[in-house]
Amino acid sequence: MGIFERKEGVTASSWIYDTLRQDLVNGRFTAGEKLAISALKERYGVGLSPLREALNRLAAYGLLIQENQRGFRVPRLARDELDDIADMRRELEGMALERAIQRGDAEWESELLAAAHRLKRADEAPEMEEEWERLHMRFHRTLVAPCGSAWLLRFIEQLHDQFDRYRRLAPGEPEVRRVLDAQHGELVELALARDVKGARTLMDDHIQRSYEVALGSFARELDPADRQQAGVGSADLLSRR
Amino acid sequence: MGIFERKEGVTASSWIYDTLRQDLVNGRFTAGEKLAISALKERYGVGLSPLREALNRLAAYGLLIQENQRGFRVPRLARDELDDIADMRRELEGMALERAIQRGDAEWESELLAAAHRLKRADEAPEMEEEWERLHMRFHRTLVAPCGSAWLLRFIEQLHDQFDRYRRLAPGEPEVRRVLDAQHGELVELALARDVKGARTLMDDHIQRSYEVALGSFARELDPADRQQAGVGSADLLSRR
DNA sequence: CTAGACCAAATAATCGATTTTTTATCCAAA
DNA sequence: TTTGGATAAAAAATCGATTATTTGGTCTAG
Repeated sequence: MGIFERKEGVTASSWIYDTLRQDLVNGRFTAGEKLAISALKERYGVGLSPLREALNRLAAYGLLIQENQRGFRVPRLARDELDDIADMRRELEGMALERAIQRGDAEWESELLAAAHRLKRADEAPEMEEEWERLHMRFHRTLVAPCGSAWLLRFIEQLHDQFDRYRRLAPGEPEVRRVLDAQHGELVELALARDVKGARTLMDDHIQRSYEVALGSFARELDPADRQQAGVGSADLLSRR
Repeated sequence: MGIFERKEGVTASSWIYDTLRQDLVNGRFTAGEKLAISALKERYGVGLSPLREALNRLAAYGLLIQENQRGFRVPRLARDELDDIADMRRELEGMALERAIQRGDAEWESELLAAAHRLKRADEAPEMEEEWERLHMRFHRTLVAPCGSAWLLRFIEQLHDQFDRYRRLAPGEPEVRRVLDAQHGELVELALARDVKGARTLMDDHIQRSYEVALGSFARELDPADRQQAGVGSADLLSRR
């Protein structure tokens, strides 16, 4: 009846970009690994040109490191960098949240409640991990959406992807997780109550706790052989080539 | 006598990326313009593959807009966006400056003095426009360099490029310019005196004045024909296709 | 032995041609 | 005049092959 929705023109390049982005964020590649382009070509069944275009984009975005004449590498995980990322998340998401609370309208309130509700449902269904991740991202996005700055939102998104590289690798901590889940609801309450100060404080705490979970990505068991090497902390294991 | 410095491996892709980036920031393309890829190929004498890779990177960086199946466009200039960019510059550079002042060491003080001095020399030589731009960028980079956050620096750099698209297009205002030049020296003094508060205030003012200059990019003369079209403000002229 | 020079294999980068999709043009019907 | 549709031209995206550079191994001179 209506207009035929044209199937969105997904180019090979944009498809492989999205796919690789997800796989990178979800830790499907080893940190520090050098990407063998021809292997990727096989693995994903795409041509060289679209693949290289996607890799270039990912490098500009910060999910890959590009070195002239020697291809692309997955960035190492380093505690320093995680500290930086978490710190910036606190600063930027805090700023965005304050602004969003000051500027968000009634429509925002509705969407926020909806997003929080969907997320809560997913909290209780531990089998749908991927779905939860989607909804979680979407909740945080909705929370800060009306901050009024496209650039701020862009930076926050980028930091989220970076942060998740660590968080997704860390072992789950059910008790912290329960607290974090509860905080989502509290954030909504404070936002609806237009409690700028309180919301920001809670957001700080929320990110701090997430950060502590993400730190777990460095807590790898060392096998006896590794233990003997003096001075090799667990963090080094992940950041070494 | 020492080791032979290997000439840095500049690929065609990275060369055309740098070149296009500069040309975009310097306003050598019309805002809103659609880039004809084959024309660029001619103009810069590079092949399709490296060119497309560069365009993809620039799009991820925010200096181009990529639309599936219909190539690349130069982003329009819009007053809203300039407001956003300037606002974020104030927030992020302010933050970075505070941290830099708290963390910068003696070596930083020296480099800062040096950078400011070089810039001052260039202030007085109005013929070397390009050189001044380089030194100006470098001064601001040096100022915030020891802030301790690689991500913050990255975002600031990106915002600078965006901001300069507008500023470079705006007509020069010698009187404001004199004030801005003087502020560079004052920023150094406050930084060396470790006056966090004062430095931040001055930085806010510095960016505010630069913003007001950049606003001039919208102050185009309208010719009589255009004037008759009701409701067409000067800003629209730049943001229209 | 070890540092350096040389070569061969592997990999990255680039080119030229082909395929796919969009955009522009023209014509007929309402 | 418009509107819709077919078609030609233009442009974007992709492919397959070629070229350039790096990497890893081997040999030789010191």
